[in-house]
Amino acid sequence: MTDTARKPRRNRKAEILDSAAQCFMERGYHATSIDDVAQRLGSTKGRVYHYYGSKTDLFFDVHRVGMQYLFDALDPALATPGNGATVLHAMLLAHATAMLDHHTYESVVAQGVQVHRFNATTPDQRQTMQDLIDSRDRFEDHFKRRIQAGIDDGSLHPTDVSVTAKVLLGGLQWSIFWYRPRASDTAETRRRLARKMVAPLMQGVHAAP
Amino acid sequence: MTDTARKPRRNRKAEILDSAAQCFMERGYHATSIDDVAQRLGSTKGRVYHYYGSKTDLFFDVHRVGMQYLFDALDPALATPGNGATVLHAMLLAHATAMLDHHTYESVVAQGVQVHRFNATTPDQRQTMQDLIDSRDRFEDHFKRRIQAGIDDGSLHPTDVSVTAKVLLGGLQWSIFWYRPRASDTAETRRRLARKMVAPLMQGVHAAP
DNA sequence: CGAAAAACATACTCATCGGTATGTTTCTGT
DNA sequence: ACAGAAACATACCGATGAGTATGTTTTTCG
Repeated sequence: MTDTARKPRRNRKAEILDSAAQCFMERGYHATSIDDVAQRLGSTKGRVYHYYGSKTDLFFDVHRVGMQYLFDALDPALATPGNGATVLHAMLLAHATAMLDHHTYESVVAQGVQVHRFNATTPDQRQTMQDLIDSRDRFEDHFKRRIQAGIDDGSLHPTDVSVTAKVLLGGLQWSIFWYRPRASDTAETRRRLARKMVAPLMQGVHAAP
Repeated sequence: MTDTARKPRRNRKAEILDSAAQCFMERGYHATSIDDVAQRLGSTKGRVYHYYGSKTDLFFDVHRVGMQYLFDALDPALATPGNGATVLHAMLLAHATAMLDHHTYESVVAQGVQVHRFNATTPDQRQTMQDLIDSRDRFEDHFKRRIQAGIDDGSLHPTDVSVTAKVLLGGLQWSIFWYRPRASDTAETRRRLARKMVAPLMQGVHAAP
């Protein structure tokens, strides 16, 4: 009769996290109340505060998991064999796919730590905040390094590395504003869309003369 | 003695608008209080509410002016002579420049009408909201049409027009997250940065074989 | 000048929301 | 079975902030 133990035990925190990510995406951090997050779970405040000490902690955890998704997707691409262009292409494709697959969490990541710049956070939260900022920087650095490597080996056009990295990533990350998953969406359809997104960035729109 | 009339009369609304745009950019719409907007002007609530009926109206007006800046910059580019690629390049450059020049207002535009989706707005505000949404759509349509024209005349690579437009615009608009004007910035330095942003989008990063 | 209107400032109201304190139920280990 | 802890629900507190009502000053105009 272990069947009566309906509720999965360890997933409760993840449920709260998912609910929070959904709410933060739809209404934004400040417009979301803890009651909103609880109500989406068919629950009340008590449950949320049993697992998370504050709204800030909840946001930071969504942000942290969102960044983890991005790194998890990027890591295999970093190990792709080939020249700079080949690796960069794999990285962009992996990133685009991750943005679509986890667009709820990534929407929250985009809101960023900036929403807490003016909050009087605890030292502990300040540390978490700094970790998240560092995490973002390290992510972008992966792209900058690979772009530079591609320019050096002649497989990429010489450009301003920093600006190019921001523009490329921005082009993919902007999808949080227009992509809304449909019921018919599958991992494969998202992957196809990701390829359409990456194509103009790699080859450019301008047809070579 | 018209000199005693120190205060410019018609600029008061614009001052409030500028202050609101700054606050909305820095802290976000919901985290900004009307007192914040007033305090930045060395003033109080009374002044703001004398010119604007509600916080929502204030936000919508910032959004409206922000879109106007974008259209004003885009219009001349639309009239550029040349093939699809030439026109698109001019459009992207104009847009990138406008994003940097008015990055305060455009940051607010990016927050979008979405922040009011859950507000019980008045019919009047609902109309304004719809106008802003339409305005955004028309803006993107300009790019989609020009990209299609470029593909038709062979000057642009064939791609998914809708996705490409969103990716290109996203690459430029993402600058609201990383661009912060320096005291040494001039119209010329911003223009140079805009060119660096547009270059990888037009020619692509991948060096042609 | 003088009266009306515009342009504010000040002082309130009231709803919302983060957080807490305190119950009540459910599980867990012995 | 039963103590204790975990997992919640409920009721409350205090601060914040949008909006308003009512002053007070300044400008405008006849």
